[in-house]
Amino acid sequence: MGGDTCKSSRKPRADSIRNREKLLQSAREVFSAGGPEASLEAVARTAGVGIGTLYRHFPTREALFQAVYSREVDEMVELARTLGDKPDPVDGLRCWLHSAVRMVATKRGMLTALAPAKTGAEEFYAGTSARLRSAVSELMARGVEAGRLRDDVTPAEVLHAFLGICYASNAPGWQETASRLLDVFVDGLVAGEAETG
Amino acid sequence: MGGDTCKSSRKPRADSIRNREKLLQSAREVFSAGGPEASLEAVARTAGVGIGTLYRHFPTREALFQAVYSREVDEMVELARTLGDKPDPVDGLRCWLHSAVRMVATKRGMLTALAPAKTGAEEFYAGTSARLRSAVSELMARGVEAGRLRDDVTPAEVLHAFLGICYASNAPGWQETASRLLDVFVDGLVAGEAETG
DNA sequence: AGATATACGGAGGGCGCCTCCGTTTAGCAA
DNA sequence: TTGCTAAACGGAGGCGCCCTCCGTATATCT
Repeated sequence: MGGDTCKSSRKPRADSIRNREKLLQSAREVFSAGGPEASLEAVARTAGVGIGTLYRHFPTREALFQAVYSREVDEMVELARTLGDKPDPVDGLRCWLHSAVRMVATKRGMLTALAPAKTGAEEFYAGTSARLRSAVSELMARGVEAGRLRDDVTPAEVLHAFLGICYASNAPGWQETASRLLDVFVDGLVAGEAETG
Repeated sequence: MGGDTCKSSRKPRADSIRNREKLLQSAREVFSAGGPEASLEAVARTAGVGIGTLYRHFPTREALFQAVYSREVDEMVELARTLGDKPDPVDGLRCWLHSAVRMVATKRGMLTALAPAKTGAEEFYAGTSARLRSAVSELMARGVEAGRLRDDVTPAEVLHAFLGICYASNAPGWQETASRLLDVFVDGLVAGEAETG
């Protein structure tokens, strides 16, 4: 995807790199504001480059999404690392989910488009999902080891529930609702262990 | 919405009714197949009417969605009624959610477009949400009365979680995952009562 | 500086959105 | 039945967006 096949006899051109960066930044803005349906020509316009340049760098709308999305995921992963220091593992998970809700809140429009993963993107999303999953995995592992969390629900599934609950609603106050529902969900993760253990 | 302001000096024209019906049916097909982005001109074409006719009956894409959606909701409500006969109330709720997952499965493309409710549609979705909510409400009420379910989570919130978990993924096998996660969620509803009660 | 690979920009063909209006037709009255 | 008229029909047309293609400009290397 990020094809840097080092057969380069030449250095990549400076303007190319610059434009790519400008496009990514504009895309982030435009998608956040206008939703995932926003005009790609608007993105190019905002970035101050021709539409052709946009398409050379990102041949499809998906490709552009992916590039932007990738950065967002990095932030979520970083967050998980930070929260790994919490003393109570269950609390750590709870906190991550709450913070993640807040993060999603600012990038709403984008995420809406991402979850119903489009054709061919599966691999990419598998990749980023893996990154997120391992982040959640760390958080959960401690809880499972401590016998505080049931062990028959995978991090992927937790992530699934998280995403779902997050973008199920646009109504004002959805964040609070989402947080509460995630708490209930985490309760389920704890209680299940108690029942089966 | 179904504006029958009976100021009719005349009977509504037969072809009008016929076309409206054809459009609804085609819309259901086309959206199911091609997703919610599908061309409205395709809908008109499929229905065998002019594009102008489509727009007269449904001035916006939203309006068309709503008309189709309304029928879907009716089916879900009906289902809740049927399941109200289950002996164990918690089981009833669980079953409804499972069945609802199956129902959603067949109309996937449509629902994807619906949850991020568009501008101005709030009232409509409030209306249909209310219908769904009262359906879930009935199912839950019995559980709460029997002391099997905690009472601090509203039917609306359960619905929220349901929708979210349902359309959080497109991957093959998502139905099974969704069902399991909903089970966990229901576990949380039960366990929470045990903990706080 | 000159050569050339590399990137740029935007014109252009196609398609879908939506409006507008001339044409057709169903319902009603004589 | 016949004629009238409101109501519905259909699609042309203007607009914006999608994406490709190719002539032009320029950064890098010799």
